[in-house]
Order: sequence, then C-alpha cells, then structure tokens
Amino acid sequence: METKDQIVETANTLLVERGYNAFSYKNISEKIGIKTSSIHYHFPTKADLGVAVIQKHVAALQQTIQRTKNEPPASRLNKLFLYYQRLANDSKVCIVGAIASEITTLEAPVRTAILAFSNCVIDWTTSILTDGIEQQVFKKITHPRLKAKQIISSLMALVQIARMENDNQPLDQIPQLILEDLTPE
Amino acid sequence: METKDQIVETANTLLVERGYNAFSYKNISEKIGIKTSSIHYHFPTKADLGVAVIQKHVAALQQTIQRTKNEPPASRLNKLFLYYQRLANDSKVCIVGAIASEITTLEAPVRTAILAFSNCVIDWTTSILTDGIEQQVFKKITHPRLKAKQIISSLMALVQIARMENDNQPLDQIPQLILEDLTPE
DNA sequence: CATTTTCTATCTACTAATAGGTAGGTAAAA
DNA sequence: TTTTACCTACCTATTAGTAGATAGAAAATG
Repeated sequence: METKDQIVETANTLLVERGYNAFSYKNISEKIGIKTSSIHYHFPTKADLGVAVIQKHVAALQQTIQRTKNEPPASRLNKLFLYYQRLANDSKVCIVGAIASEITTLEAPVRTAILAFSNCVIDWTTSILTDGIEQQVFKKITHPRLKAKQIISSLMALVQIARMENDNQPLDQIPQLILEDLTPE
Repeated sequence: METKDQIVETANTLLVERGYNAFSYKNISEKIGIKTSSIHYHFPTKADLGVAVIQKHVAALQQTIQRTKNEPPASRLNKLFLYYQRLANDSKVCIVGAIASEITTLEAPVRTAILAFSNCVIDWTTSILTDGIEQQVFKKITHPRLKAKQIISSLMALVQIARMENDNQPLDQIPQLILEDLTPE
C-alpha cells in the first residue's frame, strides 16, 4: 500500500500547488516513476483521486481536533494559526482555497468532499470560539459561526495572496490581530 | 471593436465561473458564435486574453476609486462591500480568488497583471482605512495595510465559500462585523 | 470619380501535445 | 491458482495555436 499513499501525497502537493484542473495523471506518473495506467488502477477516475486527497485532509484535521480537545481555546486557536502559517512557509495554500475557484468544474463527489472538509474546519473553529466565550477568555460574539467563517476566510485568502506576492511570512502579525479582536473588555 | 469586447466579457464570465485553466477558446467561441481562430486574431495567446480580462477589472476599479474619492471613508468602504455582495449574488467570485490558486501555472504577464490588480484593491482599502483613522471615524490601527489585506481576504474567501455552499447572501452581516471592529471607543 | 491596393475580421483546415480513460498482458506474491 | 500491482499499447476528445483563403471596407492612386 505504499504506492497508493505516494500517489495521494503527490496528487495533494500538485493540487495545492497548481489547482485541480492543472494537475494530471502524467504529472504524478513522472514524479513517482510509474505509468499513468497504474494510477488508474488505484484511482479509476480523477474524481476518486481528488476525493482521496481531500479525505486525507479530513483525517488529519480530525486527529488534530481529537488531540487538542482538552487544551484551552486560545491554544487550540493557535494550532489553527500554525496550520496556515506552515502552508505559507511552504508556498502552499489551503486545499479549500485551491479548489474553491474551480468548484463549478468539479465532479459531484469532489464537491461533496471539499464541502465536508470546509464545514469541518468551520465547525471546529466555531467550537473554539464558543468554548472561549463560555470560559470568558473571548468576548461575547453574536454569531460565532459567522465569526469563525470570517477568521478562516481571512487566513485562507491571506495565504493565497501571500503566495502571489512571494511572501512566506504573511501571518506573522495576523494571529495577534485576530486575538485582539476576540479579547474581552 | 464590438467582438473584441464581447470576447473579453465572455472570457471574464467563464474565468470567474470556472477558473483560468478550465476555460477555453472553444467555450468562448461557442458562446458568441465565432470560430476559435477568430479569437486568436484578437488575442494571439490565452495569456493576452487573460491580461485583457484583468485590465478591464483594473480600469473599472480605478473608475470607482476616482468617482468616490470625495466620499467619507465609511461610504467608500461600503462600496467595497457592495462589490463583493454583488459577486456573491451572481454566484461569482473575485478575480483574484479565481486566479490565485492557479498562480503557479500562469504565464508571467498574467501573474504580473493579477498582482497589480490585487495591489490596487489593497492600496485603495488601505487609503480608506487611513483616511478614516485620520478623520477619527475609525479607531487607530497599528498596521493599516495589514488590516486592509485582512478585510479583503475575508471578503474574497467568504464569497468563494458561499458559492460552494450555494449561499448567495453570505455578506449580509459581515460589513456590520467589520465596521464594529473598526469603530473607535 | 473610378479603380486598384491594402487592411480588417472572419473563415476552413490543420497541427502537435495533452487530457482522462480502457483493454489486455505479465510477473510475482498470497 | 487467484489476486495484486504493475506494464504496453491504444482511444477519443480537447487544448492552444498556426497557415492560408476570402469577402468586404477603407485608403491610396490614376
């Protein structure tokens, strides 16, 4: 099962680097030294591969959610920041951002998968916010889910813009900015 | 010079709907009833067309900037919100967002053009903020340009996520949220 | 003014490259 | 002996882009 993982890993890199419509089985085959037909053996269609890539992100996120569930809200929020900071460092972007602009061209299963992942991120962020409000480390927020979406959105697009600008430390001061906005008083 | 405009207009719609790599000369030719070779006559390469589309956005933005330059900061900010709200209503996205995820696959002139447009938007937003701070309708901000980037980013990605979710009123409460954050006291 | 020439915007017909995907064979492992 | 994981060889559709013809408009010339 090593090749299969390698395919998903390579597909992920290419997808996040170039977008969905600009990566091909040929790209992957050249990178890992395998024929395109062998990739079709593991993932009959490109949609299958796309879904697999997204599901890997879901799995990783769910692990992070589990692993940090007992940490204080501020610390969990920091994990979120760290995720986007690492992306920026590697000149990568969030997979939601990578795929979102091509959504109308995607096969239904891929659309479903990316929507599920996006919801997962937003749900997690929302729960961090509501926990923080409850514990009074964050100020009251009228619509926590909307605020969560706003935070995720800003991180997502900041990373995209940063890559355009060849800036790989775009989020150095952003967490502070967001935290200030969330702090009560 | 009507066909040329029609090509740019159609290309823009397709680009914003499907992304850069998922729209083709054939798509355009079918939509406006012309052969692909005729499009090549007006725009020899796809990069030429891409640049033309982006430059139309730049021109429109510069017009808005000019037209509103004497309005109060809050009103100008509202124009910005309105722009993104209209996009969301039409299930479209900001051209920066549409192109950003494919940036590594783009021809240099297209990259340069989109970066210029992006900077134009950020510059304008920054000047709205600094004017507002000066006139004391907005609270003091340590890094206005960063704040501007954050605002634009959140709008850009909110619109993208909204289209994924088939939500075409995603920005109903966002302007209020941003304004609260900017208001002094 | 009439004619010739050039220019503009389109067309038909083509190319080489690439896309995702399929059919069927094969060697080794289970 | 069946399954797994690869291979070669192919297919059809599409891509961006080119070459060359043509009809009509505009401009230059006698």
